[in-house]
Amino acid sequence: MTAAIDDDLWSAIGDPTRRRVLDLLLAGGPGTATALSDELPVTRQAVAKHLGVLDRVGLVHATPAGRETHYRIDEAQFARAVAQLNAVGSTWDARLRRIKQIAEAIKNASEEKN
Amino acid sequence: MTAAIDDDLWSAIGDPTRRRVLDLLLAGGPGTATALSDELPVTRQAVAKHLGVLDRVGLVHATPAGRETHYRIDEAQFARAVAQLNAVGSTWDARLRRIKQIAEAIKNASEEKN
DNA sequence: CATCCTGCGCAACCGATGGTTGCGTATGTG
DNA sequence: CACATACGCAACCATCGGTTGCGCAGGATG
Repeated sequence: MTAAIDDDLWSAIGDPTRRRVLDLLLAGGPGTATALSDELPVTRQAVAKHLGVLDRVGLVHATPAGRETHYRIDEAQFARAVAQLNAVGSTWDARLRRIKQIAEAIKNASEEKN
Repeated sequence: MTAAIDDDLWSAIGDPTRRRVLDLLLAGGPGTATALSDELPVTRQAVAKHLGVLDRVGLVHATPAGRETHYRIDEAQFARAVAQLNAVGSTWDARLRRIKQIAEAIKNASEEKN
């Protein structure tokens, strides 16, 4: 089984800037688009686009408040994303271990032949 | 701490096709570029480019053999990537739990006020 | 040896995307 | 009212994943 993960979710958290946006939201609670851009090396516009993407996959939720727009993490969806991350991680972990075992076996066999 | 992960490594495994290439290499041992493209919905050229990227970050190693070029996984580097994956996963896991705790606390406090 | 086939690399091109700048607009604040 | 600020929209650019179309080198086969 090829670990049928949700490519949309994955690619949402695949972008480094987006990961940092999520980090900031996780660390400092909800924030406006411009506030977040202050702490990032990119423009407000870029952050806004990223928030749009994150909103579209449901990782984040927008709340208009006067002339500002607050964003907060959707914990449930975020938990799902983290779960997929961990799933891939452990799958690859397992395969790595198996490969190492096989490599060992081959090595031993060839040493016996010598 | 913003989980200073290696963006190059991450974005290398961030691409879905690249993840599948790695999956194939993990499952079937080393393979040529064209053989891999047979099992993927993309062209040999695309696979070749991906293998180039993976090679550049050291996740994969090329071995010319006659008119073919075999690619095999670099287990050490791959292990590092997996480790980073898991690290981010558990970091986010921890933050999620903390946020949920805080949310609970706030909820309780507001209920006391009512 | 001549020929053919196959696996690869290089180059041009295309669409999506992360990023920028610039502008218009709406909401607060002196 | 006038000014500042937070936002959205649009145009534009570079990069990247992907394709097609070559040309070339390395083996098989007559």
